[in-house]
Amino acid sequence: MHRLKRDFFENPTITVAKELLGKTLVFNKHQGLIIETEAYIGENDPACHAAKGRTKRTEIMYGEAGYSYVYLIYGMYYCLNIVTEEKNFPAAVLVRGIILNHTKDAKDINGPGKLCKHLGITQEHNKINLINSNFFYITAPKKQQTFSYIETPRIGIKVGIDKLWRFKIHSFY
DNA sequence: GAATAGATCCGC
DNA sequence: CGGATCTATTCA
Repeated sequence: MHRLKRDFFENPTITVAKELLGKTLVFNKHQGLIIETEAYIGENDPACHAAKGRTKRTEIMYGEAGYSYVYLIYGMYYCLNIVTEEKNFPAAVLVRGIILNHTKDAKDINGPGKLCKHLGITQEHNKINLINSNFFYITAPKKQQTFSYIETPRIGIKVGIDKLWRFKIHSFY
């Protein structure tokens, strides 16, 4: 296993979203294999939080790649994103689903709200540098399992549904 | 200050 | 399909 570095996240967001599939998310004592992601790209993406420009909330998306972006949605659920691309270009990948593998029985978690709840991710974990943090980062296995994935419109949004920017592992070979 | 919509989930 | 529940943003 080796930790993903800044340059991994500096690539185009769609590339990063696809490449994150099959990687391992590490948070405290939890480890999960990422199986589902979504891309939110720039001010021209109407579904992106940064679509209306730079605000206090979206500022992190304009920052350097490899930082976490955590926000509260619908008053109840946190969503975990990872900032991508170069500085001053607002983009991020939403992590929607993982397979927990820290327990003996692998457990699927589908949905960003449930994911954060299970891992214990909250507002406190916003703007964390995943490149340096010693408890919150992404790793890649030396030999990654091969799999097929599907592309679909993003979930839960009313705009930008013409874009197939959701990526999900379909099956392992 | 008030109104509103929102990258969700669960139960009916 | 609607309710829970709160915050960022917009409008007055």
